Amino acid sequence: MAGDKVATRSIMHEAEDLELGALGGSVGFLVRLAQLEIFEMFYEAEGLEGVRPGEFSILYLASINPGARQGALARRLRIKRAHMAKLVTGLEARDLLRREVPEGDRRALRIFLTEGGARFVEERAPAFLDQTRRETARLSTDEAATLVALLHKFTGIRP
Amino acid sequence: MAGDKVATRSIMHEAEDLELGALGGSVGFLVRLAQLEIFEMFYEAEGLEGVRPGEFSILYLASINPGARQGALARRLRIKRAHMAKLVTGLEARDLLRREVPEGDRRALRIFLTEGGARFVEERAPAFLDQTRRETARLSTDEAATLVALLHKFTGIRP
DNA sequence: TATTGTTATACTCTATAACTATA
DNA sequence: TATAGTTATAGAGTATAACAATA
Repeated sequence: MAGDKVATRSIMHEAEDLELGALGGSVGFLVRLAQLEIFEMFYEAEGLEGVRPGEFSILYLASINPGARQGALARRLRIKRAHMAKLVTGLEARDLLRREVPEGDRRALRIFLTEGGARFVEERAPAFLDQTRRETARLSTDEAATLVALLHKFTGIRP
Repeated sequence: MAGDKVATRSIMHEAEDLELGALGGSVGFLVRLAQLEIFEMFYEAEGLEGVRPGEFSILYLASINPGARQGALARRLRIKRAHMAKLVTGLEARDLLRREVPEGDRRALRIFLTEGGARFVEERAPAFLDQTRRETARLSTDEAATLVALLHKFTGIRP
């Protein structure tokens, strides 16, 4: 029994002891690890059941930018048009948003949350904000702010 | 012509002008953007053709940890066992690595690069190191070091 | 000609569960 | 019983190209 446990430990230890080399300095590798952890946290979060990160980001962005074009949302979120079409179709089928052809350009679609969609976002917004806080639980307030600022600079987005 | 261009600009502008709200402070969102950009850079990199990031990370880790167990590599890279089996099978079929059943535990497999695999990694190592540098091109040396340190702390890994 | 959104297809990564062989 | 690795299946995310309608 004790022997088995030690053996297990030593194997786990072996995995942790593997040298990372230059991989430990690779933002790409570290960012992948970070994303795995964040997704796990998102799916385990209280109050964010029934919605995936990508879907929530669309609904949230639509809630603070009512009437934004589908393509504009896609570009801001860096979701490809083709993928966006599928996601939005799904959200429309769930009655969380509706689409409206604007007068000026009949190719385009403007996105509005339905009443249910607005309620959906409102109800989950606190859990989402809590999630953004829990993401940085291992960091101090200053460190968290620095990380966010560096990621802004890294990705080149306007916050 | 000039009118078209202005119209296009104004649409692009519209996309960039959408409010991000709390999404702009979400490490999850920012990390996703960062990963999209890094993958793009990896696939466009000179000298990294014919290998994907995940595959290269396995070969690289195997090169500096000869004889590591398949499961130990998987845990260190946070790749699930099932996925690892498929990836390693593919790399073995390409003659980049070989597997050896160790004496002590006949369930396990130890991974060694083949001569071709070692050459493969050696040839691409400079491009990979260059890639890790280019990833942080928008940041100063200090900022890049801070970002890496914060991501280490964030992910809780031992560098 | 260019743009908006759609459809279809494919590939990668991930997750799960059931399986074998070993321990 | 638990572990190492495999197989099979499914689901998300992404990428591309071809398409219709509109500009």
